[in-house]
Amino acid sequence: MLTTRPRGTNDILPGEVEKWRWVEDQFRRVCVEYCYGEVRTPVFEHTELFQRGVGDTTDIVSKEMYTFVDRGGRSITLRPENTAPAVRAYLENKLYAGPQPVKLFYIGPMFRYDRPQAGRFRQFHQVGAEVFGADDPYVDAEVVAMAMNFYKDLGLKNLELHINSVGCPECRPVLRRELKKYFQPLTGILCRDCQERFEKNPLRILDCKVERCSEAGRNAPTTIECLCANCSDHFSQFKKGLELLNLPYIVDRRLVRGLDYYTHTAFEIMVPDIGAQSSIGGGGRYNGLIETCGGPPTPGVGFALGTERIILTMERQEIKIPGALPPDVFVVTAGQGADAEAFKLLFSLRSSGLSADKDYMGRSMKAQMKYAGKTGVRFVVILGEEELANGTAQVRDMGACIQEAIKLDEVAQYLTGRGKKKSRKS
RNA sequence: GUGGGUGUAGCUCAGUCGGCUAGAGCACCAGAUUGUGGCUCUGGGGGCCGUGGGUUCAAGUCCCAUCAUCCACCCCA
Repeated sequence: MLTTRPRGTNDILPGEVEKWRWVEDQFRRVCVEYCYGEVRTPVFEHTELFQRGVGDTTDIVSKEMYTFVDRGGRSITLRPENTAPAVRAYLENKLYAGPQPVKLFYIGPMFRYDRPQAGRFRQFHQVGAEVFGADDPYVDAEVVAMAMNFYKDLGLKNLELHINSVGCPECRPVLRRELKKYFQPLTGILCRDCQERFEKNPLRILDCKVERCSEAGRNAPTTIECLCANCSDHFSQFKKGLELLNLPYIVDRRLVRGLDYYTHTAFEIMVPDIGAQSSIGGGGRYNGLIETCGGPPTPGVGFALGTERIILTMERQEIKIPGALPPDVFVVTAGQGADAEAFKLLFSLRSSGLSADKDYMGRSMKAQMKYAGKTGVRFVVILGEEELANGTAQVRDMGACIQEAIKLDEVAQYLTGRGKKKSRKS
């Protein structure tokens, strides 16, 4: 073999791809139900969009981006997420001039240069949604509800909805000050990463999984305690929205999302069945992002869900996904003389809307039958010299093991009539 | 970026203390009195034993490196 697929990428083959289509179709259906419009942005963007939008200090930008210089000398980056591109598209196409809010959804591949692991890839896929222009906490609740209903429609179980509020530019400095005050005497205990976090972003210490750090942070001031009146109000309205929709949630003060642009609401959906990468979706509010990207001050909320992790969860939870349909007809020839007629018949069956195939390997009739059996095809049409002579074909029902002679020019009609009770196999 | 596990046929794996032409099951292809699938039987194709070095009379087996892959840290979906 010349080469293999690049590390952390996957081929999605027939048999597997049906699951993907199923999941994505379900997502589209839910989005349409919620009146979101699909947007398709380029898979690559100018690097500065992510540097400024997502934030220079984040892990994604500082060490996980696929960045290259194109032939025109521009710095290009394969998108590591789709929120910043959606914002760019909103501004570039002046969607702010139309009716507000603007509700968008997207489906597609993302790229991050990470070390692959269970549920983590370098090219991975997300479905996501964004709302631009509305600050109403009920929109935060709507967005969460949309994700949760999508999961529910797929049949996922054991989901935990974690929520938090990370504050706004007004109250974040207060929290920062409080956290520094709290952790100051404890810096000796903290892990090396957290020593650094203490200086740069003490909020992230709460997120650390090293035991002595989480131990040290046990009585730390929470984001929620330091919220300004406005943020605090927004958060309780958000929770009320979830309660109105009967969505159970866990307030998780340790939930601090890694991207710089979040304000107010942050949420994450966890599932225990898929290994260490247990988050199958997350999102939040980003009221500063659109302005950062050069637009008018505009609030925004959204989420992204990982398609691979959703499918992995469905497999672990043994949720059945409709598979591919077996073909309707296979044309079998008996003897060399019938091949030309079989070829013509095949195409007339196809133009009648039947999924049909024939042998192209020059195989014996027995081998053709064997092959047809393996494909799970419902009907076999047999064409031999004898049939050619009297203008008929043998039509065999593979499930019932019965066959009868049908006039050659009536085969398509006969089969389309019988094909109606076709059912999906799962 | 860091740590650990694993690389033998298309797939799942055996292969002893280093010792003959490297095996099984499944899959694939072909046959079983010449026009009919599933079951059964018979046969066949297919292996640079991940790659490169080293030790040895001799390496799939031991050592080193490298690559890939899996899992975890980190981070996130």
